[in-house]
Amino acid sequence: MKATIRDVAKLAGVSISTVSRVMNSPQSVIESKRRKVLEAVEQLSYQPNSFARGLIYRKSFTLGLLIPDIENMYYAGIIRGMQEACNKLGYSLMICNTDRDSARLLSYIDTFHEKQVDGIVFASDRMSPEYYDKLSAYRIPVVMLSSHSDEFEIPSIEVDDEAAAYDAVKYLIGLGHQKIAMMGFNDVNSVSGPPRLKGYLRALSDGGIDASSLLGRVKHAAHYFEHAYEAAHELFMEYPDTTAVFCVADEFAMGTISYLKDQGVSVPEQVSVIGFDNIRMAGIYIPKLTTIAQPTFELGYRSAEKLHELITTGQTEIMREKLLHKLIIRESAGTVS
Amino acid sequence: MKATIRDVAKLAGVSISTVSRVMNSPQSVIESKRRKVLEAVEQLSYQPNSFARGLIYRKSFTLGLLIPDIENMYYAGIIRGMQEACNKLGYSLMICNTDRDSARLLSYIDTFHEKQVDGIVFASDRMSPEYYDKLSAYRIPVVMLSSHSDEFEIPSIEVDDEAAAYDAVKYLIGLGHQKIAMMGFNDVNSVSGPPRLKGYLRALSDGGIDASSLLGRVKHAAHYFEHAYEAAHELFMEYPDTTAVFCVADEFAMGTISYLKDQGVSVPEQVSVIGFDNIRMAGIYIPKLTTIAQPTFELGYRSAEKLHELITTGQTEIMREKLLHKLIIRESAGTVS
DNA sequence: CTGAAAGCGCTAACAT
DNA sequence: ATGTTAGCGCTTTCAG
Repeated sequence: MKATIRDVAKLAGVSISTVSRVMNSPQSVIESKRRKVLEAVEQLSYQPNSFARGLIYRKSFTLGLLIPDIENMYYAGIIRGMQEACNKLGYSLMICNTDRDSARLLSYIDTFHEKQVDGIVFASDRMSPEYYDKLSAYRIPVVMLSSHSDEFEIPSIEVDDEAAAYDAVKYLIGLGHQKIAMMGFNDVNSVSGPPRLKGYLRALSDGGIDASSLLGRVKHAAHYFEHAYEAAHELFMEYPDTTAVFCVADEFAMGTISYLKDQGVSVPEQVSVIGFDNIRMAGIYIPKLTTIAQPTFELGYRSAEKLHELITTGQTEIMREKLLHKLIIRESAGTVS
Repeated sequence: MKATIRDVAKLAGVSISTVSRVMNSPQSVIESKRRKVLEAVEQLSYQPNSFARGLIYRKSFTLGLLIPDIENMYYAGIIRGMQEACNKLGYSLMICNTDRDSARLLSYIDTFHEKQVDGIVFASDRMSPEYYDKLSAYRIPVVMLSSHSDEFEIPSIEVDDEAAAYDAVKYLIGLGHQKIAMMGFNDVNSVSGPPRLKGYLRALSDGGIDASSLLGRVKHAAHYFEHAYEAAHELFMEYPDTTAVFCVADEFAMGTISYLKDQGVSVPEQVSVIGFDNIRMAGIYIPKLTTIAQPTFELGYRSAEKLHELITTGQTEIMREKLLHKLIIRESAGTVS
């Protein structure tokens, strides 16, 4: 049986209150007794029962993380960063993968409530009223990660998607490209979608390119390689003179490159492709991806810190926080031929 | 404030025991009262406090998962499978990423104990006496995943590494290769390492190849692409006549292919490369990887089921369970030129 | 500085 | 079928 505070008290020859004190404010107990207690603790491998503490403190010292797709490498960095911050702050982490299924997400919120997580970081999904209502009813502090909400007052942390897309496309233009296509998310609920499209368009205009003539080259795909492959097919069937494509995810860039390769067109010699996220695989792919890096580790880390701030103070200093992206130049984009 | 059982009881005009009953054995409460209670539950978004229940049941209905590296895509499938099983069985899941750091792992075991997880699946690492002692002292049920222990009596579930390696190398031999190298894990604690080497060696012998003459071609790398890239460099500097390499991880295969590509040698025309795991990226890489697939989802799923069995019955039917691997033929391996 | 006792929210006897 | 009550293990007044 797990040792309880009574076992320790008995073994140390003190009352349970004394044991409790050495666990929580050691200096309030006289040296001699404290030593005896500590010895007993050691001997019995005693750890306070977290259920009992939870009952009293009404806190679980656990944070919840909701991600849409664990197979997406983007979240690996997020998770590492968040776990690191949790370790530092004394929280445990409970990760739930929703597979972009809203029923599942809702049910995980129930679980989080039942397990009394102290707060939730809600990653990359759109905050629907349905989610929001539940979260509010349960009064669970939330911060949004790589996402934000225009409808609701929720602290968020993300990259500046518009600016990032702008930089990517500007880079392409600087390389001499004009017929620049884009591959965005085929997801009405995408929150990063619209700003990235906006950044693409603005870069085009700023570069003296008639954006409206390129609109047909904006294709969409559903998160995965295969869909990007097909979207690339569609794109190049319709617009074979495209010389560069801006992809809003590294996996889209891979799908596009793979399609091109199958068609015998070489990247970057004939067509340039730029990705987004800088997942670990981006530096491994052939050719290595030129891409916009997101600071995933920091994003995860900061989200936990921010949530902690929200939990402890009831508010956050900065409501909508932005972290810096960065253009990583590798091999998949080159000057126009 | 979160609603308690008393709030519900008051609102429904019954005693708290009645509320407790409708939560736990509804049919033991008369229809009319049950309805009233259910309504109150609904209205107050009542969920029983899991701390209070935990205190009574001495169970958290939470399972812990220890993985060495969340950046390794291999674990994405594992996690999905395990979470799926957890949902089915009524458990929550707490995932901890050790980054292959033993101090961290030890500390996560403490956390798991403190949070009173009902059991732990311990993935891919060697079970050191240090870990084992702690786990035993805490009396936490454990099953090992993609790993096993020869020293300790711990249920495990994994693929047959020896047979899988054998099949991979046999396939290469069938393609006409003779000078077959291997790239294994550079990790003294690797548990899948030795059996895979054994499978490689046995396939060679069975194929009429003098295995001992090939021993110098067995190189090692440390889990990541970059290290495999370097190991490939070493390999081909020493043995330029190598025509095929069996890699014990898809990422090693990618590193090898990348190195080869940088040297201007084409895969599979000049050199064949075969991977292991069949991570999602294997089908996306250029060329697409021929590899040994591990049923990661099932592995994760079964590990949770097995752990559940261990928790509830105190034992498992099969101590060491093996799941089937499968050769996936794609593009990275071809006939010898 | 230390011990006794109340009570966190719930379940499970035990009565009725 | 339902209410009353005694804890589960711990923290925290409150006395002393």
